[in-house]
Amino acid sequence: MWDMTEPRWLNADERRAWLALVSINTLLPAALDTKLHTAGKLSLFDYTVLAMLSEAEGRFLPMSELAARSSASLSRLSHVVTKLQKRGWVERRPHPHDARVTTAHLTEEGMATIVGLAPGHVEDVRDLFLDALTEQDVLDLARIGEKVVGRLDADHWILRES
Amino acid sequence: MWDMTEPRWLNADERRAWLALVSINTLLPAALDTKLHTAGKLSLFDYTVLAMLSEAEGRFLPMSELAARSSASLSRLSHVVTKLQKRGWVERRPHPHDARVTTAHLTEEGMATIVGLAPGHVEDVRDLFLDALTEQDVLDLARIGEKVVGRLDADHWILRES
DNA sequence: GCAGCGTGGTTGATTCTTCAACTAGGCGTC
DNA sequence: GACGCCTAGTTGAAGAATCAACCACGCTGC
Repeated sequence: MWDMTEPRWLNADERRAWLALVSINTLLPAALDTKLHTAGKLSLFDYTVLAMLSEAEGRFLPMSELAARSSASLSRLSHVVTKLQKRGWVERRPHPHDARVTTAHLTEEGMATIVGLAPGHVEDVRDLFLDALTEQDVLDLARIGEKVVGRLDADHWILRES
Repeated sequence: MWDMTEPRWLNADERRAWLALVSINTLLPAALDTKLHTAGKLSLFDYTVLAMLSEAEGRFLPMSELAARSSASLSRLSHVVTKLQKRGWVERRPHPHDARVTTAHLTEEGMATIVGLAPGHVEDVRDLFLDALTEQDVLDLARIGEKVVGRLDADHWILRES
């Protein structure tokens, strides 16, 4: 026997929050994607992958770790790394101590690409998103956002103790 | 001459808010997509389209209006409506007074589908998202979310006076 | 030392999305 | 009433995401 009671439909505020989130979800990446695509022929996800590598110690990461930091499946990442590799921005190398592991390394050109793109991208993020918010909003959003991420993935890397 | 000054990089809280939003953005739709796909072989976007039609007066909407309410391009919507049409959930009809307009109508089967899916979907939304939040969080998120949507698209339908 | 299981990663097919090009009808102006 | 422009929508091709199948390696227990 399953629960036959009437489902708890969303109340007005829950609906507002939900609809806003879904809308942001489609509008924001789309806007940043087109910005990045005109600036450098890459997607927001491509950019994120390069950014995560550029911030990593030694500018390389195992594929799994890179997947975690870009919230992507290993499969998706593997396809994208292949593409970035063809453009000369990333290299794959075998891990010295564990033959199962592949590490993705940011090349010099890859670094140059992201260094060139970063200022414009940060401006876009401010322009499309952060500039709409007060300091308190940013704080609230960080708090709420991390709660939601924690519910979706309790071990998510952004929640790791720093 | 363009602005040569150092870009304003994100501070710690801005970065937290931004990273959380990007993560939610990839994790939440993915989770709901797989839930909906196992429940009824449709994506979150398919569901949204059916839901918007089911809530519309007369259960039909012009393609452009439906596109606006699902935050999609007309092109994307057109492809999806073709797919939903093949499954018998939606019908296309010419608009009686403006021959340019096509209206998408929810069929009886389409209505039955969404009525069957809705309770589970609402449960999932609560489970994956709303249950992580307090009432105050929901209120804050609605406020902040609508600000962001307004910045991305000042005329967005969710901001229309009701 | 090898059988079995879990982990890390890749691949190819299918599905989805986007983009650019195009059809076609409405509206304004002269 | 015909020219140009705008709005509404469709289409096909190209690029991207997902899914399931798969390979290879490491670890554990025997």
